[in-house]
Parts: sequence; structure tokens; C-alpha cells
Amino acid sequence: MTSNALAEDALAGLTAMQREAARQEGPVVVLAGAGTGKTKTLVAGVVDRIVRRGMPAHRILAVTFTNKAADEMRTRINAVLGLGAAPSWIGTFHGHGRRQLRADPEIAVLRPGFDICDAEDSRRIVKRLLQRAADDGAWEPGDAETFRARVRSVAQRIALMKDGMVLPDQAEAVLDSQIARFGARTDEDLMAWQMAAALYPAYQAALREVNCADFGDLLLWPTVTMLRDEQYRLDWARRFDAILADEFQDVNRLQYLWLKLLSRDHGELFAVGDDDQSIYSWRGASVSFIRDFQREFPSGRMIPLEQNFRSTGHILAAANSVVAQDRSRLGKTLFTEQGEGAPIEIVAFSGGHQEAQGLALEIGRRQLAGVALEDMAILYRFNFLSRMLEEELLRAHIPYELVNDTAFWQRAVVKDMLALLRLADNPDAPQGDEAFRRVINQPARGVGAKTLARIEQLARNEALSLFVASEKIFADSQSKTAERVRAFVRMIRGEELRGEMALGARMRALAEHSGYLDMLRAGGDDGAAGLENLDELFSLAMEFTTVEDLFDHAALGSGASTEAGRGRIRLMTIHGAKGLEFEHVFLMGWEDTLFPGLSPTNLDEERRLAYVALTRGRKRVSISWCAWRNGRSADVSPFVGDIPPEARYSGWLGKATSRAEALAIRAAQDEALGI
DNA sequence: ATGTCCGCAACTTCC
DNA sequence: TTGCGGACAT
Repeated sequence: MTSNALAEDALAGLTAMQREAARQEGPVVVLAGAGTGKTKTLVAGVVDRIVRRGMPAHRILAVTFTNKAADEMRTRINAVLGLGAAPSWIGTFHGHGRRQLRADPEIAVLRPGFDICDAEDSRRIVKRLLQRAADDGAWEPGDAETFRARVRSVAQRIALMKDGMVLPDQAEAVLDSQIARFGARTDEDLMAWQMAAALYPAYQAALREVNCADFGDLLLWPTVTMLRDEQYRLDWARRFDAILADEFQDVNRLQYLWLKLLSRDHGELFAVGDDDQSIYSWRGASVSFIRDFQREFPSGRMIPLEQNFRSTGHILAAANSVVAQDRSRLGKTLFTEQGEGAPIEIVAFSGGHQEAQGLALEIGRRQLAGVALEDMAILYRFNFLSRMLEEELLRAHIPYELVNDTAFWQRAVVKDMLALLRLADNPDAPQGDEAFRRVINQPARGVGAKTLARIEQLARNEALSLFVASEKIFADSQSKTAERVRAFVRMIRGEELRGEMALGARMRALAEHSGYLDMLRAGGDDGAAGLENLDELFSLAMEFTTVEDLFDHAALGSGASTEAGRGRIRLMTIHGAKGLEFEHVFLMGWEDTLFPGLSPTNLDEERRLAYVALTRGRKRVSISWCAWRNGRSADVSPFVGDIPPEARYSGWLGKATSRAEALAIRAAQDEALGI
């Protein structure tokens, strides 16, 4: 087959609109509603540029938000063009930023080999700074609970400033405009903004001190430098003939500017997105970038895709009318040629427990009726809603998979293990102290807060790393603690010599010698779960050659559970479900106290989230809610009332008093509906 | 005086 | 499910 024929082949399955979009030159936004073939069009856009327009694959930059999306794009392009033909520059915004910053760390005042810290690490730094500020009497410390909340909220606001391209030394000056933009509903919010602006410079200094970049830094400094230094910008921009961006409605100011700066010379910016699916404003995303596209790019084209190939009519009607209430949208209406299908089923339960049981029962029933478990999914607004559900699914022997990519890397055992490796790799690295604190008493070796405080003091006084300080302080003490610390130090020092060992094997040895594995083995069920996690970590580690790559991968939190489990129902948040589709979808917890939440910071965004949730379903969507949850009474979510009456009906499963009765009710109902 | 272990609380959404 | 305060044991 000739290459042109290949391209024709890739474009063949497209609608006229999709095809036109893929072949469009210059700035273009494909306004692609849910299920309208967005990814397909994006892939066709890449293929068209490579095959028809003759651009080398390595000169094409494609950006997504999640690693999952990047992997899928690469897979689909390879499926068309052959293995290994996909552009090498397919990745997430953070991944690209990482590459750029690794090339020139000094633009962020960092040294080579810097570490990437995650949100938890950021919070730890903010916590320390807030504590110090409270000790100095700068602020009322408040009780433990408000303090905790404050740490979170200040850390998040610093991140928001970075995403909005505010530099540390500008924070105070732009404080008012930040408050105006994001709002401050309470005094506590207002105070959090003030603290964030005041602490931002110190926070940045703290990061530099330990040679760390946070998520925001990965893109902030490359973008700022491109803005200030034309030579630097050209150096990067000239590497690419075309830029393609996924989920354009979710870009923040930083990401938007980054895309613009890279595509400015040739104007080849191809973006796909859907303003109705903008659900990341809490991460600094602003739907205004897609909504103002025509104004920003007068020569650009906006091409809408409205034919939905995923869901049946009632599901689309429900989704359309829920999102129609959002007044500022660009406006498009999805349609389908697939017929009306089943209406949305609304099921009321008395409490969370009943809801979990009811769902398990219904899932079992559908499984018996021939629906494969992997074709079903349960979606919820908040992660903690999965807990009870898991219990009931276990009890009902229904295999499930909790989809949460980042959770794996946030597990204590995984973090401990990485800390151990970091310490063994270089105990004197700036991040070594954090690692030392983490693992010195894990497993318990009799080194508690007091001993640690002594070590810290010596380290501060003599400008040593904690590791070296611990070595020194116990050098000629005979105490039990001293002997244990010495053993720990010997163990780590011994590991230093193992540099040539493969990462996976090296980590396993480290886990064994540190006593960590023994601790888990003695730890019952929890320990067994930890051992499983570590096995997964060790085999994952084998894919990396350097510790730095492994740490970066861990920070960017990707790909621990890539396999879509066959024979398992999937559980995930609505955010996590974006971009996915399932035959049967269960949307749980649709109560006015939960969705939208009690403090709706942005009601339109919650609405769009409901739209995303509804449009995940191909054939059947069931919504459940509870009259009581956690001892509080609740009413059905107002979003349910927005669904046209003819597109929904009330299920009665929640009223059944026995399994047999529930099944009978369901069977009668299905027959009446002709499902 | 120091370390450990127990029970209690709360929990956005994510790279 | 981490993160803490407090009671207990060493």
C-alpha cells in the first residue's frame, strides 16, 4: 500500500466533518461533543500530517492531559501506520514540561538531577512554612483541623498561581486579581489567599533548596523563558512542524501560552475539545480559552462535531438538557441516529449501605442476563464513595477494578520503598533528608521523634545531611538505639555499591535487607496487600534504567494498572471516566448534598460534570441516590430534575425487602420497558 | 524520658 | 485509608 493509500484508509471511516477537520490547515479547534469521534479525528489529524502533508513523525508534537490518553493515541496511530511510526513527542503537558526543564534546569534555578515532587510533598513544605509563621506570631494557628485544611488550601492556591503564570515575586501584587478571579467565599478563603501570596516566595526558595520542581514548575519556567528569551523559544519551536492538543477546554493559562508560543511561527495548532466537558477549573483550567478561540485566532477555524455515535437518544436528551442550563456555552446539540433506547433509570435508596447492596445485586442480575462485567462501570463524584461499594462487591463475589492511576504511587509502601532507594542512591542528595525521615523508623527500629530531633539539630548546626548526621551522632555510643542506627547506615552504605544492579532486583534486595519485607510478612492481611504492591513496583521498576526516570514516572503518577481488567466491573470517579465509554453505567450518590456538593464553588462546572457522567453510557444509565447518608438526610440531586421526564423513569429496587422481590420487580420493569 | 501502639477522625476531583 | 493525640510499656 502506498503511503497516500494508507492515509486514505485512515480517513475512510470518518464522517465528512471529521475528515474536513483532520485535513484542515492552520489554527483549528474541533469542537467535539462527547462520543462524536474526537480521538478518532485527532488520530486522523496526526496521520494526515505525516502521510499526506509529508511531515516527519518526529517533528509533530501531540499533547494530552493524562498518560492514558497519550498511550491510547500512540497505540491508535501505530495501528494505522505500523508499529513505531507514531510521533515520539506524544505525551502529557507535564511530561513535555519535564523534558524541557531537564534540558535546562537553570531556567528554574535548579541543578541537573532535580527531583519532581508531588502534591503531598508540596503540602509538607507549606505545612512547615505555616508552622513557622504561626510560631513567629504572624497568624493564629487555629485548631488542628483548621490548620490541616489551611495547609491544603494554601498549597492549592500556590499551585493555582503557578498555573496562572504568576511568578513568586509577583504574588503580592496580583493578590486582588487572583481573589477576584477565583473568589473567596469565606474569611478563611480570603486568609488562605493572603497566606498563599505571602508564602509563595518562601515556598519556591524551599523547593530550590532541596533541588525540587513541583508540577507547576515543569511548565511554568519553560513558558516564562520562552516568553522572555526569543532565542530559547525558537530553539524549541523550530523542532516542530505541527502541534496537536487534546482536551483543549481544560488548558490553563500556562498550557495555553505554551501551546501558542510553540506554534506561533507556523500557526499549525490543531486542538480538539468540548467546552461542555470542562471540569478542571480547580486545577486552574479556564474554559475561556476555547470559548475565545475565534477572537484569538481570527484566521482559525472552529469545526463542530455533533453527531454522537456512542449513546442512545434518551441518554443524549438527558445530557443535553442538563448542560443546557449552563448559559455561557458555545452551544451545540448532540444527535444520534441510533434510536431512543432505554430511559435513564432513577433509583432511590434509604442509605449508603442499601445503595451499595442494591448496586451489587443489580450488577449480578445483569451479569446473569449476559452483560459482561467489563462492559459496566460505576462512577462517583468522590473517591471515598467507593469504600462501601467495595465491601458489597466483595461479599457478592463480583470482581471489580478500582481505577485510580495515581493511587498506586501514593501508597505508603510504595513511597517508603522509593524513599529507601533514594537514600541508597545518594544519601547526600537534597531530597535525601525527606527520604531519611520517611524510612529511618520504618520498620520500627527504636528511632522516634526525640532521636530524630537530635539528629536534625546536629545536621542543622554542621550543615550535614540527616543521614551523615545520624552516622556521626552515634559513632561511639553503646546504646541500643545507636547500634540499630549504625546497622541501618551500614545497610544503606552497602547498597550504594550496588549501582550496577538492575533497578528491580536492587530494590528487592534493599527491601529485604532493610527488614521492610519482614515487617510486611508479619503484618497479616495489610502486609500481604503491601507485598503485592511491592511486587508490582519491582516489576515496574525493571522497565527503567535510571533511578531518575523511575522517580519522575512515580511523580507523574502513571500506568500502574494499564490493563483494562477483563471480567471486572470498573469503579472510578467521574473525572477519571472522562474519555471512556461503557455499555452500562451506574452513577451513584446523586444527592443534593453530594452532587453538586454542599459548597458549590462552581455550579456550572458540576453541571458539566453531570454531562460527562451521563455521556459515558452507550445503552443504559442508572442513577442512584440515598435519602440518608452518614446520618444526614438528603434529597435527590437537582440535576435529575433537569432530565426531561420522558427520558427518565423511577426504578423501585430500593423498596424491595428481599432479594427475590427485588429481582421480580426488576424483571417486570424490564418487560414493561421492552429491554 | 522515650518509643510504641491503640483508637479516633476525616477525606474532592488529578498530573 | 494516613495522621494525630493520648495512654501505656520500657
